[in-house]
Amino acid sequence: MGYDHKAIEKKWQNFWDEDQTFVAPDKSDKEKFYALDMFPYPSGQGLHVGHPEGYTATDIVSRFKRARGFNVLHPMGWDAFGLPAEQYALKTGHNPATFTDENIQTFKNQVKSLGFSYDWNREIKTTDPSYYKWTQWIFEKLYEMGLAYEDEIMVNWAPDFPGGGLVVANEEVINGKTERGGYPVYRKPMKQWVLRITAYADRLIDDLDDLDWPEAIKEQQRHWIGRSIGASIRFAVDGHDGKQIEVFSTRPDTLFGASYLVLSPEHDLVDQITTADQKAAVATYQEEIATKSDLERTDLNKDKSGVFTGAYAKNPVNGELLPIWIADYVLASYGTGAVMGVPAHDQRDYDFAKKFDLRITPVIEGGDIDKEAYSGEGVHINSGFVDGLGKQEAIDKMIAWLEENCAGEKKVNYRLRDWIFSRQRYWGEPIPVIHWEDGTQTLVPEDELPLRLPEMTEEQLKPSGTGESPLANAKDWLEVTREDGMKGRRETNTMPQWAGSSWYFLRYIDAKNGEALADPEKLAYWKNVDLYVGGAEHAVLHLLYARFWNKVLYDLGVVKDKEPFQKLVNQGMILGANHEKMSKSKGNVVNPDDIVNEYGADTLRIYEMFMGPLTQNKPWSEEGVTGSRRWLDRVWRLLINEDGSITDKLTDKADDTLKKEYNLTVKKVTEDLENMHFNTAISTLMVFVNDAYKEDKLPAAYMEGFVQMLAPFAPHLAEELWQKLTGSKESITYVAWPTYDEEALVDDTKEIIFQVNGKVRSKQVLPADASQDDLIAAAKADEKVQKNLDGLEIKKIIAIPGKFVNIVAK
RNA sequence: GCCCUUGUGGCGGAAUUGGCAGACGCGCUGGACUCAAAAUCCAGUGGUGGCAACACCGUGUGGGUUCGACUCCCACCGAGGGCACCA
Repeated sequence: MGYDHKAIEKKWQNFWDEDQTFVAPDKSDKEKFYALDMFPYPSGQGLHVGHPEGYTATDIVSRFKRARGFNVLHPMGWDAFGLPAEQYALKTGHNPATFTDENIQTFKNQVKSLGFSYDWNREIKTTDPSYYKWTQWIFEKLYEMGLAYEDEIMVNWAPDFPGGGLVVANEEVINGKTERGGYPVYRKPMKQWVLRITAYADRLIDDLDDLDWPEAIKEQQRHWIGRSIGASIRFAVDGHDGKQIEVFSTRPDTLFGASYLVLSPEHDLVDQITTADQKAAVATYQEEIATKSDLERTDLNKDKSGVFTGAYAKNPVNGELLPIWIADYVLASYGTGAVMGVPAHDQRDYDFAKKFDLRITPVIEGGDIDKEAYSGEGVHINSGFVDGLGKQEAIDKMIAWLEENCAGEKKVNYRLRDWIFSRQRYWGEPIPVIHWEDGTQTLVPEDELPLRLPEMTEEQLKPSGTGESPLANAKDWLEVTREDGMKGRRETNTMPQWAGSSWYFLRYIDAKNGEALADPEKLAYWKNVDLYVGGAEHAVLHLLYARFWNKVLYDLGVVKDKEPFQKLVNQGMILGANHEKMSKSKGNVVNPDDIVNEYGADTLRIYEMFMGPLTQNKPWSEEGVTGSRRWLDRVWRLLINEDGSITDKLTDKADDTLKKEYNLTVKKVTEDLENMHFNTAISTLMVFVNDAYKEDKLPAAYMEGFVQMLAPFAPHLAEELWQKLTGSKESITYVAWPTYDEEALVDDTKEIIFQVNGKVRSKQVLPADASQDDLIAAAKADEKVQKNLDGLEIKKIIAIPGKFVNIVAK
């Protein structure tokens, strides 16, 4: 009877369910550990081999931590709102809720078949009204704090998006197209709900420093927030009393070198200041720009363009009149939508000035302005009171001057925009706001939450045609009347998918609480997430939004940690056997169900962890899978006879058999687990099994320790072997992790390497405590070393006890 | 263009602080078992030359530091990801 993965995996999955092995108590003297996976969107396609990679990693860590005496919170749930369900519903006439729940069931069965140690009592789904009640509650808090507001703003409008168009956030626009579906995006003013994430910009940047996250992700977030420090400078418009143009500049010290101003074509002042004879040219240019997509304005447009408005502004520092231009290289959405042109020291300004023959005055020494702009360091010239100063001194002095003369001040500017929070969709959390006929608006009272989505017929789900969400079709739900007879209309926009995923990690802490988002005592015990594993594709969107909401909840006193995820690890992608991203069209997709069926969950887990470092992309290999299975078979046969009995090689006698090998294995596997180096941990276990195969007798204690170390990786097999080996009726889960004896690792002798001129020429086994002189003497006496030294004169000898001797000779 | 990551046998990958490059697995080769095959067990396996001892070459390329470099420094090339007229 060989290793029967089907019987064993079923047996232990049932055992864990009935035994409630992985239920995490909310009160415990043990130290807590919170290991979290990014919860999946339960798509109709089911699980992909990429999913179990991260899940296996957190599962291994969770099981390891349990054995090390931690109380481990390891939950799973479903990010279940989202467009595919709504689109599917539209196509088939099915209710998105029913369809979503079916998908969740499929996902759950698949996830369970892999033997992950989740505490299923804490399962959540974002589409559950008892969950989104609290998503709506957080929105109401944001509203009360002035962090949620409605604004007529330039939005990214994707009119071709299936279902009648969609507004998307800046973060969801990639190269002028929607992140999902790739529909073209146009700038259009529309009324939208917006969250004031920019109010948290500084904290979102500064608090990154203390997080144990991959540097690349931190960099991406810093760059996304894009903090730059400079000054606001105000230029009076000549001949227009009181009208000012405000520009932002990181180099206010170059103000003496300004030779023109540029407004973005969409800037409010353009129409007011343009002179009569320039009106036509300006209007033509504006029209031209308005029809251009972002893509055309950036990627495709390498040539500077612009039009003079006919107006002039006064340079506050020297009274010079500077022509005011408009140009598309100045973006309305960044800074104040206006810049001062300092062509001598900014390449973009330089290109513009060259093209339109504008003055180029150097104000910093260095470079050659006949060729290009000079942005290097240098002493200021032609700059009045900052002449002779270096960069920082000049900046400080200029800002002081601007502040004294009311012409500007120090300013911090961000690339980050506020978060557009409304979606013209049915399948999302309703925004709990009522618009009354007198023009006022109120929140849905807290005790009436959750504001549930109405049941919709197939007909109602179709686009409203107005760009509004299909909820506008649900008349009964839409229209409300107050006690005083005032009529109102509910907000028809819903929240984006990011809403539910911005706080789900907190709900796991107290998943069924009807009175609060989570119980304060439980929040205080579990605190933030110790380990968060997921794909790098969430580097800015999800991780930035979740950090923002966590900080808001921190300010409200709900959570005690200012950051939600202490350690973040991005798993790499699992590529197809051809080293390309798995996709249906390439025909290289592997379904985890097939692997579990044929080889077992333990094999899949071992293989995915053995493929290479967790964080790197790795190609799938069918041969690799069979290799992993073969190894598990080999482990089984080491301990179990053909008839299912335990091998009689086992012995309780304590001699030195495998002593050193075992202790080394415990040390290395333990260290590797702490560092999440799963591939090398498995190879260490393989080496131990290879060593064990060479022995006639197997010390029982070592074999038990080995099975314990195998348990996080291949839990079903390990449980079965543990039961056979020890007769225990308990799960191996909470058996204390094996320890090693440092003394067993100490050798009496060491193999010493002898080098001549850095090349290994010989080796000798010497006493471990041999001194430097002993080593040198042994090296000099070595036959091969002597041969290689023949005819040479020894110049220098480097010897490190316990390691090597290098003789340098000429 | 800028930022981040990365480059090691036929393949996936290992190598603690600068100290034996290639652990472990796959594949391949040979042996044992078998009537035979599969499975399993054992052994070998970076390249070139040599019967061999051994020698030389070898971690993307070129240089540098060092007794010694996959590891540190400089320049370049390739791959992956992110951002892109950000004032």
